[in-house]
Amino acid sequence: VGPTSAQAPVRLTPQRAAVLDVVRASRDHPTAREIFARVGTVRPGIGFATVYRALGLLAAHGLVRELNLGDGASVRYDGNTRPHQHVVCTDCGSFADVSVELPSTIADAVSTATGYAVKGYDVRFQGRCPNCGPAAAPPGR
Amino acid sequence: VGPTSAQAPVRLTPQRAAVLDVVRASRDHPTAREIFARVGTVRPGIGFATVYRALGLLAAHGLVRELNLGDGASVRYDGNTRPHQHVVCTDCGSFADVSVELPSTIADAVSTATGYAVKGYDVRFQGRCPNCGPAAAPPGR
DNA sequence: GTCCCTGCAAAAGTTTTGCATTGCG
DNA sequence: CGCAATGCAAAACTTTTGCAGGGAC
Repeated sequence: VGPTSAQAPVRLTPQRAAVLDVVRASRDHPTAREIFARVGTVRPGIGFATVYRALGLLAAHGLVRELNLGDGASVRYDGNTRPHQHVVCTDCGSFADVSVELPSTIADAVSTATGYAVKGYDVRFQGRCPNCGPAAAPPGR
Repeated sequence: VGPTSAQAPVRLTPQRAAVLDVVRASRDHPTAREIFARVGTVRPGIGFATVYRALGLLAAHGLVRELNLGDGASVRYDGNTRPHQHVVCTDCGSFADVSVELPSTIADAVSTATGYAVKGYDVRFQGRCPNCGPAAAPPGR
C-alpha cells in the first residue's frame, strides 16, 4: 500500500531472504555495510553488491524502510515496517523507536497548504537521552 | 537556544559571509557542492574545503540548517532557520516548505514514552506533488 | 608574533554500476 | 534456451582531513 507497491512480488532468493532476515532481526538500524557483515556471518560468500541491491529492492517493495538519522552520510535500514518514528539524542547520537501518530488534521493542513497529496510522514524527534542525563554539559565539556 | 548554542560568535569572514548569503538567497535546498558552485560565481577562487567547513560551522551555530530529504546521500542546507517542515514528492522528488507545528502533547508523549527530553523535531511529509497529478500510475508499469 | 582561516590536494567512506558466470524457470 | 540474480572489482561521488601560505589582531 506504500509507494511503489509490490505489484510484481519480489523473488525471494536465498540471499535476499538472508538479508531480510538480518534486517528484521536487528534492533538497531544498521547501515548497508553492517548488514553485509552480519549476513556474511550466516551466509559466507555473499557479495556486498548483492546485499546492497537486495536492500534497495526490499525497500522499494516496502519490506524494509530506509532511514536518515542525520549522522552524516549513511542510510540506515529498519525491518520494522509498522508506522513508527524515531528519537535521536542530540548529545551522543543514540536513538530509539517511538510509536506516535500525528493527528490527521496535520496532514490535511499540509495538503491544503502545499497542494501535495500527503500520504505519509517521517518524524525525527531530537532530545537528550536518559544516559546523557538532564544536566547540561559540565564546565570542562 | 538550540543545540550547540553560539557561545562564541562565529567570525564572519568574507568567505563565510558569502556562503551564508548564498544559502539564505537559495529557495531550494542546495547541497554543499551546489553551494560551492554558486559561491564561486560571486567569489571566484574560493575553495571547496572553505565552503564545506563554513557550512559545518554555520550549522553548528544555528545560522543554517542541515537537511536530509532522503534522496540518497547528500546533506542539504536551508537558510531559513525559522521552524518549518518539508514535503517531498514520492514521484519526482520535488519538495516544498510547509509551516506546521506539532501539538505539544505529542512531544510530551514522546518524552514520557522514551525518556528522551524532546527539544525539537523534523518532519518530512511524503506525497504526490501537484505537477505529478492526482492520477496513480497508469496501467503500464 | 600568534592564531585562525583559506586553498589545494589527497584520503576515507559510501553509494552505484559493469560484466562474466551461475542457477532457475 | 533465456533471463534474472550473484560476485568481484572498479567507478563515481560525498564527506573529511592535512598542510603550507597569508592575513587579522
